[in-house]
Amino acid sequence: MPGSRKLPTREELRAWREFIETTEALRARLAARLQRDTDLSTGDYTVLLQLSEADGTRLRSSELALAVGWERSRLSHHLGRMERRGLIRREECATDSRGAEVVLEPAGARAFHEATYPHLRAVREFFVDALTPEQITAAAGIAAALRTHLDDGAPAPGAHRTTAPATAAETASE
Amino acid sequence: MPGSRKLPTREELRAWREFIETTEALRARLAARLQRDTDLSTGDYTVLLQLSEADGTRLRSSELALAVGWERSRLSHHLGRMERRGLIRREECATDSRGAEVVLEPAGARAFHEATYPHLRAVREFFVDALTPEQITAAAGIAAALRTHLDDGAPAPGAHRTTAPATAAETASE
DNA sequence: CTCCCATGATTGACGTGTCAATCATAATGA
DNA sequence: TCATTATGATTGACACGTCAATCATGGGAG
Repeated sequence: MPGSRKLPTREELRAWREFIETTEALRARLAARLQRDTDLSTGDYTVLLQLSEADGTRLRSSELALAVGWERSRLSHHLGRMERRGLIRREECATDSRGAEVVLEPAGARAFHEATYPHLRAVREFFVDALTPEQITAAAGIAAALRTHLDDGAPAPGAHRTTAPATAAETASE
Repeated sequence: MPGSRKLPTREELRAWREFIETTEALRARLAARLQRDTDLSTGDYTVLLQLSEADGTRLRSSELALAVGWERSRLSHHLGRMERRGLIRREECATDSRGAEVVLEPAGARAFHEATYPHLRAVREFFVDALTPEQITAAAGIAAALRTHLDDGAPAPGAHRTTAPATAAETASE
């Protein structure tokens, strides 16, 4: 027999390329839109969202890392940039001297609130409006399947809260 | 009536988050795997794939940009890094003094051939094996729908060759 | 022929991500 | 108690991406 069948077929590969390239483009497009409308990056938005919903609009750095699913060093770098811009502030943690608490600054809260609506509109425009309801359901299923597969046998860098609720702020419900 | 219905519903938003975060994780995971196995980045791989299949294993810079769907400045930066590592070489173009031709170097060809099998195995492992055949088809359909939606009303940065054939090198056919 | 602008490509600045190393404090155990 | 290890977090180096600016050449319009 010719080469062992551990490689994708032509069709599978075509699907793969279309999928990965398109999701990449989607990500880039949404980031550009957010940048254009709000001077926040998608990373900023993610962080601010979590902080907005946290008790006292503050979180331990490690909890924040878990919530957004980032490596700690990535979060550190990002918080450094956000702190320089006055969006957040870092404080020492009372209960653990090693730890840090990330606190939402007024400027950060303001920027987040101004960004929410344009961002969600963009999500609707680029994702929701592009797909049929069935495709949206299928997309969620595909994502879940991929995630599961990634998670077992994974170095589990972000772990990630799989059961994230769609919160008030996320839906910008009136 | 309460706020105009231009925003995603809770469910749509949940699907969105799961989708975008998972595809991000998938991308990162595959990049890490390629890096681990081959000392090529996914960007390197993409460029080398196009060059490998080009006539004379060389391409005009602009054609390469079109083929991979990147902005020119991105390609310039990337080629600079690849050139430093001896994977490719840049030559002046005979027919247009402004233009540049990108030429595959032996080291680049070698690196690409060594990377092909591990990379495709990883695609199979992280994408193909994670999904049912129906899901793979659905994924392709979703990607196509998203791409179409992105393309109209787009600043069309990469344009992108939508009808890309799955070539011999891509499938690593024996 | 000469200006003007379009095109092909590069550059610099800066934000973003990853990896490995580091550092301080906490927790553990002999 | 004190050495050891684990944990929370930051840092530095470097690859990657985007944007705006730049630069040289090509190709008309007059």
